[in-house]
Amino acid sequence: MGFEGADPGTVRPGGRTARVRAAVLRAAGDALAEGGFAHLDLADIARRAEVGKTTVYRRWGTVTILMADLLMDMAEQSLPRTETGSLLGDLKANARLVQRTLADPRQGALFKAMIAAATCEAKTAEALRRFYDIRVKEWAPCVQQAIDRGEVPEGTDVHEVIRAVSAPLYYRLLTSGDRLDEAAADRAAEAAAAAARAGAYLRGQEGRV
Amino acid sequence: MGFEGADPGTVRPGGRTARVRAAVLRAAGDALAEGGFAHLDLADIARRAEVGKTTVYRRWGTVTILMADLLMDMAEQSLPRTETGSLLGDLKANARLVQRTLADPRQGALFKAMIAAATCEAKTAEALRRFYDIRVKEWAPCVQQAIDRGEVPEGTDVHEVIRAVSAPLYYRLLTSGDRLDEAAADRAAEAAAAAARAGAYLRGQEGRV
DNA sequence: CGATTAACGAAACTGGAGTCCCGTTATGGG
DNA sequence: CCCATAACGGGACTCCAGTTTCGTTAATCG
Repeated sequence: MGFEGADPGTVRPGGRTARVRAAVLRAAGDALAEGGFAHLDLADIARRAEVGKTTVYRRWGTVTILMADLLMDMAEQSLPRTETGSLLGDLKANARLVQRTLADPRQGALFKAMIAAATCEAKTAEALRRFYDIRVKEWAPCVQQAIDRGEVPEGTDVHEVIRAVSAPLYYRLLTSGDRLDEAAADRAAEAAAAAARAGAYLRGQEGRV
Repeated sequence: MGFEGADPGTVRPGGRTARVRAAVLRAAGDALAEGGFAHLDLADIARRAEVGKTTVYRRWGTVTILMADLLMDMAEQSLPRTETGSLLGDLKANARLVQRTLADPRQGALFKAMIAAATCEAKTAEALRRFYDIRVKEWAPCVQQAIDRGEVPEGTDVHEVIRAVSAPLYYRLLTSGDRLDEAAADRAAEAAAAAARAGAYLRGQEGRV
């Protein structure tokens, strides 16, 4: 008697199963970028992926679970980080990378949809959190280097500085219709650098008023 | 022969029509706060509002249009702005207000849902944009006063400073599961103030690298 | 206060998203 | 290479969100 609790796709993950997963994730990305997260249904994704809709329902079940899987997949493809030797230079490189990603029609729509989906389902929210944790950890060392150089005060929360670069770009993407241009990216980097130098991201200041 | 193009609710807006609108918007807010924007259907809202579902479908038609209406309604209820005499004090007051709103279970869920809905429908996105434009314009004068006092350089984009206060709070709300506490609010205000003083929000610097 | 008709609401209807059944394909172990 | 069975896929089925129909209630105007 076999172990019936095993999820489909876990016992024979090679060959066809892997091809189906790749095709479905690809199709899901296309559909999300086009129609947004609301008018998304698994039957349509199955059609695009040229896969039986039964398969999609069996392996993923709901739109939000599929999106969590897609997010995991995206998290694995990490982009190389450049080093410029100054905090402002590094933060600008990061800001430009985020800005280019969000300004790209397909990617931008994809990220918007992901954030929307995360507001609806805990599973997806958790996947999104992990995705950004990975990205933030990748870039945090450049702030540590700035601390070592004496550019930024000791005790600065390095992760918070990286998040501060992305925050205004995402805020603009989500709450205004304005285009995300390079000026916005540079401004985000400059603001984060200036605030970090001024000691705005010091840890353990919670009690202070 | 009457004008057939008039939308329902526009010719006789008083009495029952107004009561129905209030009840439906109220119910929509409750439903959003509980279930999030994905598992939302108009039939359920009609039930909560003790109103015929036909009415809801006729007057709003889709979830996103209803949410746009709810957003308009929320935009009208504006909170009074306090003045403390210093840029940091004013920005902290603003940050605390935003933080309290987003940390509140009902309101926080509501805002998340609104942002999610705006990613799916242009109409809702436009309503959301207007909502934040109003809020930002309300608070911008405190930055202008800081410019007049010489705290912040001439030529600073006052709206951008206000947005910079909210951005990290919204970013945290949407991309991490962490609680929004007062420390986060204060840090957002301090960072925005420091960056503004350093001239990070000067207008017309687009060409600069 | 009475007539007009805007707006509401109950009930029947419809289409398609999501489920179930069962036959087919091809993976991975022996 | 072959077998057991994991995983896929077509097609029938179900169920409910959203629509249509038509009768009822009440807002506005004189």
